[in-house]
Amino acid sequence: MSESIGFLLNDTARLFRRAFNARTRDSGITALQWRVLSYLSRHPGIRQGPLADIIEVEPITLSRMIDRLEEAGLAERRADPTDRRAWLLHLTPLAEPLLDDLRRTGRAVVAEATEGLSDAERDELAALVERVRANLSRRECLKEKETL
Amino acid sequence: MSESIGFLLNDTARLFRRAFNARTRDSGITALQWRVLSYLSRHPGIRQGPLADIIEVEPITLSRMIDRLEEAGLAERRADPTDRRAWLLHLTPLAEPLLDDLRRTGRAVVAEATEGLSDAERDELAALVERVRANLSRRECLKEKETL
DNA sequence: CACATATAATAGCAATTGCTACTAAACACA
DNA sequence: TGTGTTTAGTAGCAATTGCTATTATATGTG
Repeated sequence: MSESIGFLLNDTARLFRRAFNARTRDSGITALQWRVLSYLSRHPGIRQGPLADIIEVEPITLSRMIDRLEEAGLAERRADPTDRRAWLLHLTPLAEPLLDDLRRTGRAVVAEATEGLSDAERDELAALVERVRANLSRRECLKEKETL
Repeated sequence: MSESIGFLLNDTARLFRRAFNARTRDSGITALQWRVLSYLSRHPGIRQGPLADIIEVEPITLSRMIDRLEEAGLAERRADPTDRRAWLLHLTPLAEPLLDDLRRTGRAVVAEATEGLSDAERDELAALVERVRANLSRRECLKEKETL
């Protein structure tokens, strides 16, 4: 009579976001915004569409997240010289010190969350969740093809 | 250079919700609403506050979810004879056939998500995520006490 | 009893998200 | 070149969420 793994994952993810947001309320950065900043710091110059795919939100949702990050002076859109419809996303220098803080916070939350798990168990957890994510991600793609 | 378990859990949970919502778009029931219905079917008569705690949302959020379920004729508030501030939550008979459908959908989504995992791996996954959830949940409680 | 404090639920507001429809630009191909 | 299709991104709208403040009721204490 245990709960479904779907409920369990959703609850846990919500608690993760809540723990993170509670620690970063001052900076006004949410868990999802941080995700974008973190990705951009490692892969500058990506377009909006592919980044929306990567973080698994709708393109319009990412578009408005970038609006807010631009307003906050943390990110910027640069024209793509090869395609006038597209924007290339970059961080501003202002984002770097903030990212350092956020990384520390992220590590702290993960440390809390995985307290009592051995290194092997953490690896096992990540591997299993990744397989579930891949299953659901693949399904999504198949569904899109079906509708063609 | 792997991604944090926090990001991974959030992505996977979002994909779960998306897969579920895509299959139930006709019925207009979301993954979180289903969660409420499912809990009420097994534990009728709970108050709003405790149920909000259980599904880990704010009380006001649950209150408005119940508003919608009442409008849809699926749930109802009954006065608590021992406390005139409180409501006791119940499902209506209308909810039962819907719940059967939703359970089938839920099982199908979980089957997709855990495709390729052995029974032992599914148990292991659930056990590990549950430990993470418990860590974060416990922390939440501690934090509330700190603020007193 | 009087009065302070705590609790259950809700209203107002602002922020975020996604669905749908749309614009502009690129591409395909006769 | 012309024309139809696809792609990148965005605006409008409705729905949902959480923070803060508020109402009504319950409980504790002198």
